[in-house]
Amino acid sequence: MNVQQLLDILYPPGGNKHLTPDQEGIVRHPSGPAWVLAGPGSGKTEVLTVIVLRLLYVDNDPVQGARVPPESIIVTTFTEKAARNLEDRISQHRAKLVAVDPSLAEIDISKLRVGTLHGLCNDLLQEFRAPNYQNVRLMDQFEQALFVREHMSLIKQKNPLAEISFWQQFPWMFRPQQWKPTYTNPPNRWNSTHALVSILNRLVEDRVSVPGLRATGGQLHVLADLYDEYVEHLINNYRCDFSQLQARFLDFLKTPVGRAFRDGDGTPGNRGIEWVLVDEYQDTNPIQEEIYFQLADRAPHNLVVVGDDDQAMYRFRGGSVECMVTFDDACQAFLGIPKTNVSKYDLVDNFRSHSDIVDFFDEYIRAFPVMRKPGARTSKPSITAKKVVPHTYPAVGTLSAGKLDDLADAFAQTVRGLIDNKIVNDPSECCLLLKSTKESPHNAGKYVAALRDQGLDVYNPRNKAFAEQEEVQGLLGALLAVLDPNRRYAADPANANMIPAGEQELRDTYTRLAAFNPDLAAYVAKATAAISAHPGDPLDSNLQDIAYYLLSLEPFSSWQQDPVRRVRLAQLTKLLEAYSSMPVLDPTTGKPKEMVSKKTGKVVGLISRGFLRASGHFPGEVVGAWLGSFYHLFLGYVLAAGFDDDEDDDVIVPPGMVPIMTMHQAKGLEFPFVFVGHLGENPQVSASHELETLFSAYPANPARAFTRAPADERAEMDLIRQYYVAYSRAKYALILLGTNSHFAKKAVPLGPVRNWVRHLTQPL
DNA sequence: CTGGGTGCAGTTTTT
DNA sequence: CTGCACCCAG
Repeated sequence: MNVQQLLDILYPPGGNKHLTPDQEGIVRHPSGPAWVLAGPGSGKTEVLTVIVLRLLYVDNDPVQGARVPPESIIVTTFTEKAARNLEDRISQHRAKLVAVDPSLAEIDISKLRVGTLHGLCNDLLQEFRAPNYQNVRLMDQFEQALFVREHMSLIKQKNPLAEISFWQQFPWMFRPQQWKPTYTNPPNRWNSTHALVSILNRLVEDRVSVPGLRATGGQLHVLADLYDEYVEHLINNYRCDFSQLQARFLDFLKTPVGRAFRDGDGTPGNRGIEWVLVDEYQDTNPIQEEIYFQLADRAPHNLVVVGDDDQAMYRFRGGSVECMVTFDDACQAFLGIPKTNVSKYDLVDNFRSHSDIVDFFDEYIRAFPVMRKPGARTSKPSITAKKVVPHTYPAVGTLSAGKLDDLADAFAQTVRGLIDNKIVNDPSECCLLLKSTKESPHNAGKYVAALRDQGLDVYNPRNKAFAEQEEVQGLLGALLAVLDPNRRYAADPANANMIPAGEQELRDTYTRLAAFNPDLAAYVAKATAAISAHPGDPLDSNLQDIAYYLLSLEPFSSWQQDPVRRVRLAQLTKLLEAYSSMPVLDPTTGKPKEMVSKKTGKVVGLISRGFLRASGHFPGEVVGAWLGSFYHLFLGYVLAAGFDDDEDDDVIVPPGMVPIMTMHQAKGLEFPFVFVGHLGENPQVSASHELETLFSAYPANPARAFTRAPADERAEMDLIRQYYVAYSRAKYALILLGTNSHFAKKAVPLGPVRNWVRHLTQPL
């Protein structure tokens, strides 16, 4: 099969779907690095899919004479969702090919290595039994915070002077109301934990030279020591975090086993990695860049990167748009390929949006002087609208009001009008994009209220109200009723600083539920009696056992049938599981405590936080030290952290409801009508920008030291890109929601609004 | 429509 | 503490 035959099967001639010449050019990329710059709505995922199919099935074409085995192809994307989407597309296209030529079914596409980079690292380290990844528990962000809180000397040793000196080096890690360098006290435990976690992660993601930090001396020497201490704790406790996972994978690639995986052994059955395809490359960071270049180290270096530098929005996670913008330099630095020999492809035809919308967001991103500075964007032509829209009408408009309340009302009336006049078929076709979707007065609160006043349902899945939900409070309250009955421990003034605000509310919720659910009340009473009966003894059940039992009782058992409550209860179970698994340290040795069998005297395992013992002093309670940690570490975190709801995997937007999303959540999605609020924003330099600036002086790989723009310029570019993503989601209409003062001051989101943008004086 | 004073609320996100 | 939203005076 040659490329043309492949395309003819996937896109039958005369049909309505086909690739553009630009897209086809990428599919025919012969070999070597490919730098694909793909604007919004340009079909980049489709192109990536077709390249994979070409590699798998084409065996008779000038660009490819033989098929590439599936296990020699790596495809990575940024999120799990995107990875599933890609896999689906590949198998859909494959089905068309197999229908024409059943012999192609022999090629086993389940051997393709498709996934997120993190998933790939994890799988490969396990598959090859890498010595630094044996029996290791991969921690999520919550576990990592608990781990740092419990293990790192800076946090657990009470040495205020040393702490203050350390944090004075990184004052911007804290918001002004959290801590300032002039204070005589160090920042509070959780704030310093989170700050330290961010720095430790960033150190790895940014590929910082730890010896370089150490050599600089001062607090950076202290930081280098903290990093080594952290790595040692991880190894001693058989743990790994998401950043270290990548570092360990990079180490693995340099071992003989890793080399054999990458380069193969010359036999037909083991050809090593021959193609590496990366989607969403604009969100790649320096350590990921190095991994990709390591994977593609063998000539002819078949590394295809696809992305849009204008849609980079993951700086907080280490994402460095510089990796995408200077991909040609990277090819020179890592592979020795002259930068002019790197194949560059542009995809600038937009098939998503009305031409007014395309013109608007293309003008928008070009209008800012910072975006025209060298290194801000890759050079690419303007985005061109290719979508055919049946009617001519102005598609970009503004809706304004004197104050936010009135604006929210005008927005809700507009949506109502679109539905009543059958301009949209369903409320879910109108999406509101905001910076934050918290239901507070400054954020989504007023919009939600206004939509409800119009009788419209709102879909706002991630409004950070996790700890306020009835099912979450009820389960936590029931646990407290078992572990600290009558609230004896929590009410003791001696323990006051361990008890988070909101603890009483959990108990009240439980009490209310227990009044109507006799089985629940009976279980709690029975548990208390059992704990009273054996003071000082270990309990038969651990923390998770108790939680699972509670979940089997009413009202929790019925709530498991409710899709929304079920997801939240599952999330809470996951948090409890993470907490339960945390090893308990022996205060004298600093090593994890061992569980010794009473019968044999042998060590049977490590004691973890989930392990419970009845108090000897206060019958009916669990031991005080455990309760203290549970209140302070677990509840304190859960109540303060404001977790998002986990998004349901399959349902993007349920029909019948108006979705409210953050601009980040909307990335990769599209909606017929898009409303964008929060138009008064100004750029703010964040901890991410400051850390980047600091660390850019200590590159582990000097050949890839980025020259970063000043922090304030990076902050401005980030904000511009965020609104660019928001504006480019709209298919048929884009409506900017602002107060009169927003439009008067022309903040970043409205900087270049053109005269031709229609102002809506009344709801549509 | 603009400028100043007062009052209140208080990021985004993924592996 | 900052900075946005709002209100009122000019």
